[in-house]
Amino acid sequence: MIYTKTGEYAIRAILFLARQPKESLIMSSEIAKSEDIPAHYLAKILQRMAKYGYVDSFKGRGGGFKITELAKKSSILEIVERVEGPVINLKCVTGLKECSDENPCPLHEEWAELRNRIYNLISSKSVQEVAEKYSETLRRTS
Amino acid sequence: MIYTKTGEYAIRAILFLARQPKESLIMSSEIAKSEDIPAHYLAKILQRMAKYGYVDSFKGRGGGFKITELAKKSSILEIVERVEGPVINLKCVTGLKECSDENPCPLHEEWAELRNRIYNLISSKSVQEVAEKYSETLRRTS
DNA sequence: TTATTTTAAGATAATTAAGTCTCTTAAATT
DNA sequence: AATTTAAGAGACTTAATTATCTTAAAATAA
Repeated sequence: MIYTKTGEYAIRAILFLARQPKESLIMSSEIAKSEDIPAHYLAKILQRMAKYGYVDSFKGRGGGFKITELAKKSSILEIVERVEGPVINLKCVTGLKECSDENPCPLHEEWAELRNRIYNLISSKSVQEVAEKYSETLRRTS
Repeated sequence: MIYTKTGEYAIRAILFLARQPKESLIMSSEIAKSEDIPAHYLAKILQRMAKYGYVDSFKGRGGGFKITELAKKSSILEIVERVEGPVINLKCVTGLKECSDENPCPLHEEWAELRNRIYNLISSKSVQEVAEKYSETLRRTS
């Protein structure tokens, strides 16, 4: 995985919420169960995502979480970076200290291209697009 | 980075040794200083690499480490996997639980291609090749 | 030869950060 | 008032990383 578990859980949760019928509220525990995520840890992540405006939260009976328009329009990369802190670390594969554009290690160029493509892959589609396509697949195969 | 610090340090150390004049012995502390790696941790990694036959070690005054033929012929991937344990984990970028070849998430195909290219990048060249090209670059730019 | 120094090997402890769980509080519903 | 669900604080666990200290082996000096 390119990001940490925290980021992975955040994405799983947000994609799960994105697949739910509009306006329905889902409890943290329900998401945890469906997506197989430690319940308490997920609660903490959802809490943070609520602060960032990626989910709306409602307390009390019948309460739970739902995805916001902001999150639907955001990319996977944006959400992960917000939740997980700084940035996904994709420095050079040789790890060489001096490796840079002026002083490239032998794998520098090829790696730079791949790194860009990875960034593209997770930043060029919105959460909503990804979720919709995924729902289609699930419908087709089940 | 795709692997952990342990793997990164191992590669940095082995590429450093690969750039030294043939048969010269380099002390652990010297590598640590040059490559800016915590000395004691590096010592432990070198110890492990000695077991795997990637470096030869010599105790006492004038002692140190040198790279073996095995390591020169090995790929970066091989060495990292040996030192770091299991495998570099590059599972799907959506992290979706059910994502598989039969039941692919929307980014599955593209990601699979990138993942393969990453594997290729770090497994198709030998340590020696990488080290030689790097030495050339250093010569040219310094 | 014997003692001393040097360097790696090895065991173990300390540190740090991520991940996980427990418990209390606040808000909404019944 | 009682129940339900999220918010929040805090403690615990685990794994990676880093440091400390002792032992073993080789070289040098006495």
